[in-house]
Amino acid sequence: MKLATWNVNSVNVRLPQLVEWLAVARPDVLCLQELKAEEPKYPRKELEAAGYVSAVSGQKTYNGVAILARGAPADVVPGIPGLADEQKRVIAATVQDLRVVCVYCPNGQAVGSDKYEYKLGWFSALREYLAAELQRHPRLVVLGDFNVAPDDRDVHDPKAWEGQVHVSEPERAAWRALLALGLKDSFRLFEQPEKTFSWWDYRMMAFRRNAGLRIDHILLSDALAQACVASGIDKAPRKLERPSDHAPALAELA
DNA sequence: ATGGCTACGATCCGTAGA
Repeated sequence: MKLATWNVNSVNVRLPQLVEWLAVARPDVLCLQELKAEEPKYPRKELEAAGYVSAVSGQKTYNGVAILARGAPADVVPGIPGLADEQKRVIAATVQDLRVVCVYCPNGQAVGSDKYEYKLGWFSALREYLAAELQRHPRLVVLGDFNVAPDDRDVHDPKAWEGQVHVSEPERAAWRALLALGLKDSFRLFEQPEKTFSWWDYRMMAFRRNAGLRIDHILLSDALAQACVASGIDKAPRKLERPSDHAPALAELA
């Protein structure tokens, strides 16, 4: 079973690339972030023609998340229950025997900013939610754009990024608090090429210089981590004309 | 050099992303 996550930076702009990627990569589950579209403008029919049914929590201009699967996702829950948040950043659903949580974690803008404080509070609410989900669903997978590079291996230039948003110690502590629930970073279950990233700035020819961060992740509960046989980043879509600034992350379960 | 893209929704610039 192939699981994937991709921050597409506008589902409608990226739709041709998305349809093509689905045909080539053939994931069983795909989580999308930054739809930048409300439900009426979500390309549901086009994606159904490509063989995927979507559970969607859409928003105009910003945010917006979806779970795509071969059959209709069941027991769909948008948002973090109990958290009042107008930003559409989370959707959960059951696909076959998996509980799937799709997340678009806040960016945080700059350490010390209001958005940074929102990010840390949001991660705290996410941890509480996932703790409860793990109790209900031992076969849990959390996929998405976490906007945190877990350690210096995930940063092209750790010195330049030291203390900055996405790598600051409080953000990394929030990441470790998720792992402490009993979740594994699927990417780190395997030997990986050095300097593997999932996001590259549009500016400064960052992709050509491989000046990136690994901030898109797939977290597996222990039961699923034991069944994971591969994980990685697919850089191919980032090489296309007019790409998303993120590349898809993948994990395969036996 | 603190910018440099890209998308969006408002206009022909501001906000946001990371």
